[in-house]
Amino acid sequence: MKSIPETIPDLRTLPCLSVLKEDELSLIGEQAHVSTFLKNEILFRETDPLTFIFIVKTGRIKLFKTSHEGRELTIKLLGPHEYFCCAPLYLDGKYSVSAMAMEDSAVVMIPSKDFKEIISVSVSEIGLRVIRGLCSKIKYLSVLAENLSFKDVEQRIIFALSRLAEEKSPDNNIVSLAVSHQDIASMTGTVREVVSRTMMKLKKEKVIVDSSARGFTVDKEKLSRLLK
Amino acid sequence: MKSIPETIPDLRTLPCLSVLKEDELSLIGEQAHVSTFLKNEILFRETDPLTFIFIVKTGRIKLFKTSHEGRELTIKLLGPHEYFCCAPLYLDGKYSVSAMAMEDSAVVMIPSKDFKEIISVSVSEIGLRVIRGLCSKIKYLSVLAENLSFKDVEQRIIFALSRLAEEKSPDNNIVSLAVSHQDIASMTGTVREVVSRTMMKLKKEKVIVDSSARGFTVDKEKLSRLLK
DNA sequence: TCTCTTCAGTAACTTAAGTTACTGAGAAAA
DNA sequence: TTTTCTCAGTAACTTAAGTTACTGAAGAGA
Repeated sequence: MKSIPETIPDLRTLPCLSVLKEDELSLIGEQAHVSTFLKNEILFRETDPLTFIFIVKTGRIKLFKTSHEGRELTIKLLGPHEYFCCAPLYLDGKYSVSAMAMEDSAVVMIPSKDFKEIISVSVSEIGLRVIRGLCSKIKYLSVLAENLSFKDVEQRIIFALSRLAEEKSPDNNIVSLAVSHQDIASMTGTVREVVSRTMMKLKKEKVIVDSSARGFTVDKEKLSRLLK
Repeated sequence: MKSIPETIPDLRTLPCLSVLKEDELSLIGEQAHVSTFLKNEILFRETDPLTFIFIVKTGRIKLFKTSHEGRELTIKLLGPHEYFCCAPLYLDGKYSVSAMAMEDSAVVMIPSKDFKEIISVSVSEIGLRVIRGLCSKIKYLSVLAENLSFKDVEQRIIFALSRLAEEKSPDNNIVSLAVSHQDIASMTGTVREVVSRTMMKLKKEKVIVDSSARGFTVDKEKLSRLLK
């Protein structure tokens, strides 16, 4: 993992940076550096704090999530001139995916604060707000994909109920929801009958306190205890 | 479905529009109108051409995708002051999700070309490029989620192989890929053994022309014929 | 050349979850 | 009030796909 200077031509390959003027570009160029990673080397883990934006120069990088049981879901493969970690920049400051070199690769690394700085000064407030909105949508969708691939139906239902209850009433523990089994099935990617089966189980465990025709009542705390 | 004027206070509730000056805002305000939808009424279908950006005023709107077999995956529920269809604006011009009112709802509808116009003039070229990049990521992730929920492993593998082959070599029909079964498993959210099973089947059907230790060769055209 | 490691192939088995096919309850409509 | 919907509950069954547990082949490294 050695460093070389002269990163400006690589920065130019990014659509969003290509429109910068020469002097603006060299401002980030000075902070950026190229690192090389061997096949199977990890660039970062999903829980690491975000410190760099990456541009693939040569090679291929795999972005993936890891389940509790060690299973893996590849989110995207990146080839030359693709970049990543722009989205977490406007979220919680964690990478939120892991990255591994699929072959020996060279990568331009831009300190995330310099990248963010350039975006901040070049983009108006309204643009930044649109960007933030899109980033949280990206986060939302990658959690959805992760859940669909790693969790079983019961866990997905528990997750969906937790979120619904939290959205409806952040301050109360006992929350009534007016949602049909069919709706929950659609949110969790399953069918009505399986939801019915699972809800019965949760009712026996007193996680669902009460249920009638057009809704039911959950205990948020008990729900979150069941969340793996 | 009746119309009322005076939409400016509703537009203000959107973070990205709230920073606009009074006169800029009234420019879109004049074009926007409020429509009401009854419970279960469809606002639009995923294949419809994008014509409006929506802001929920009251009620709840469900965004969802529909599978070939008629199953449904809810992508997101939207409550008051949430908006949607910003992402397709910078993509293929289709809604890409369907929307249904979950209860009687009032919705502010902004003609998409007016919304896009405002964004275009208020956001610099660099901002727009970042936005376009994020939008295609959103598209990518929603296809991933859709595949995970609707398609069986065989279809997901066929899809992944098609995409890999297309990325590697858009112009040739017969393409060699240097990807392990484990990698494919990770891309499709399954395990190695199941990939092996499926690849054997595809080999018998002459869709996979050749395979050796570190890769295999696919027939793109035959692959896409199998894609449902 | 000879391990050692990694990846593919396969079979037998288990199980989660989808399917089919009902019944019944409660709300809304007539 | 009666009928008609819509939604929930349930049981029996089927099946796709995950698990376990091997064997063998091909490269990589010593």
